[in-house]
Amino acid sequence: MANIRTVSKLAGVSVATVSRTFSTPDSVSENTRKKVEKAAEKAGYRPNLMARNFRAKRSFAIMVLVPNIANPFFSRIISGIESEAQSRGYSILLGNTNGQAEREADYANMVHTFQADGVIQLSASDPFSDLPLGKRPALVNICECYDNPLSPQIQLDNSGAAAAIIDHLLELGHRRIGIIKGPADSPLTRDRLEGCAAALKQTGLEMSAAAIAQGDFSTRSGFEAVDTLLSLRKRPTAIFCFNDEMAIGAIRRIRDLGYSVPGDFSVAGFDDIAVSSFSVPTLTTIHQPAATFGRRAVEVLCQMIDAPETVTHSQEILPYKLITRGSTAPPS
Amino acid sequence: MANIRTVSKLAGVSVATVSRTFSTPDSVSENTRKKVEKAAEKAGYRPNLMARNFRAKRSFAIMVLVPNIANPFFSRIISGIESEAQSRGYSILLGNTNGQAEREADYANMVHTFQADGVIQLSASDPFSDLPLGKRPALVNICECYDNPLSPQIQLDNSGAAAAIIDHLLELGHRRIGIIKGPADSPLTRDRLEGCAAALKQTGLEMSAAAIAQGDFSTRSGFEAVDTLLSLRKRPTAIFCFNDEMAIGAIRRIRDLGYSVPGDFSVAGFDDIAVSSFSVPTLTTIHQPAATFGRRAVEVLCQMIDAPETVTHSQEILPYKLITRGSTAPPS
DNA sequence: TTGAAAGCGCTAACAG
DNA sequence: CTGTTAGCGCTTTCAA
Repeated sequence: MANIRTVSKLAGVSVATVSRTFSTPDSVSENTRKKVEKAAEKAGYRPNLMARNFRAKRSFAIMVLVPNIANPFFSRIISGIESEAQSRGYSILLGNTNGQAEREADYANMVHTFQADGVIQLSASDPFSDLPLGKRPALVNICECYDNPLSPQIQLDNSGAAAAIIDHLLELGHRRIGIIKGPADSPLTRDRLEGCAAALKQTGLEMSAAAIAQGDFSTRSGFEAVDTLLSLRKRPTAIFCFNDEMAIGAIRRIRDLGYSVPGDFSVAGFDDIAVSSFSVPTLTTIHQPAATFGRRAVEVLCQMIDAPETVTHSQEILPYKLITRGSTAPPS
Repeated sequence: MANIRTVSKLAGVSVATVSRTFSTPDSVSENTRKKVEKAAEKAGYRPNLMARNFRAKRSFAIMVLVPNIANPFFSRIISGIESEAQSRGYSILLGNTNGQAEREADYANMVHTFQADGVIQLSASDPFSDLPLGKRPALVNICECYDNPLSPQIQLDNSGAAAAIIDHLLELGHRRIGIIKGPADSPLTRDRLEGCAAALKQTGLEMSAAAIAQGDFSTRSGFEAVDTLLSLRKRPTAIFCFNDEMAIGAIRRIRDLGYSVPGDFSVAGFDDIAVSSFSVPTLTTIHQPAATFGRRAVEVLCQMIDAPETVTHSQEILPYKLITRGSTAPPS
């Protein structure tokens, strides 16, 4: 493989000049530059970026930790991350964690071995929680965040968004609302539940007016949770699922049981994944600015990498949008 | 940052011994090893893998080129790639190409700059087509392949799978079948069309019995293509879409027009993405072994990287499975 | 504007 | 089993 020395010999200049020709072309005379470029061309020279990065102690790679890349909401975020990173000269290392702390830690450690310059974490945990404040690598948490963060976080107003869904259902006239929530220990679940409670209270209803079933964000868990909700003596007339996939699972189950949506039960989701505007019925949901999440995460992370001192561990809140579609209607 | 020299001093041994302790622990006496490990621990030493890889001229990274990471079929494949790569000590670099040849080339070139050891390409193009046979980096094409490949390919029996769908529709009694195909220039589209033609012929029907509309694998394109098919004087009674997302778009449009699926029109898809078993109606489709695609791609690629001479540019065909669900039924 | 030379952190002969 | 040393390909002083 042609290296900088091959080129320097071919061009009759020093290796330093070859290096300059590619990194700071202006510091080289037009004449020499041409000579070097020609030689490089002839030799089929490609700079060894591993060597360059090694020397610069920078990998120009960003590690992205995602619980489940097959989740369409996450993959939209990753699209946003990828495109912003690419335009800044960073490459994306993908780490599918399946929510396992061990894999998370393994991947996050790639920062310590200089394989990545920073980490974007898509779930609510801090892989560097054991490190003292001054020694924490660049990290940004997005989407699912947690209390007392030591790194910047970018998230939705989950409480407000959940309240918006509940308000919508209340306005339609629903008074018994079922909820299929996410993992119980997640701050995201907690925030959305808070929003639900607040919205109910404002209409003079107690949270106990809501029947809550457990889900895990998988379509199947939405499917199964419906049985729990429909077996209550006071059946809900509307069901709010904490993501669209569970909503799709719920709708499937409701239909399998011989009921219709929204005729017999209204169903609302969260995220506004692509299929939600085409599903049968189309899904009332909360739109999250997925690409923006990704883009901002990269912006903030790059700032942490380039100028750590300028970064405060900020909390950013991105706006949601209530999208009302065919899956919600007044109770029959 | 602690390096190998810091540790060597702290432990009172040479740098070589420290290196050995971590790369070939057996070649070091138990005693020294303990000493070194303690020193490393104390110094907070982490081997600089950038330096190690640089020296080994290997990045232990695999570049994955994907047209659109938001496509759920692709993200399932990537899951498979990721998990196999991880277990082999490789990391995954993600390149979203949007089908643009330029981005494809940019990302693929990271092999030349030593940022990746090989490329897995999820669409039908060869980013190294301009390179002479001996100089081609490790590359594996999966899912969408092409003729006269210079690198290994792993794909489905697209022709057979398409034929299986057509057979299924014919058996149900459909005689006028509409097709929403993929991009016209894609070998994948061509292969599936061939399968359709073969299946029709076997029942004594000409391919002209099939009305073909253009799609691009997006849900919206399936939605729009329905108008083309339903405006024909001889309307099809069944529609075969070349992926599930177009099928979902098609079903949406058919219902918007006041018809039912499968009552008025049967619809079949391709891929068996997660939502297809929950959609309304559930989708008849072809199951592709997505995770296996990913796993095999990594296996073959690693073989190319480790022992290029043992690899023939093989063509592997993975098995499909016809999944009949609620979206297809006899014509009314 | 250019060249000589040191060195990033690591591994691998080679010698002992 | 352990140490010395050269060198991977590149950038960057420092001098000329």
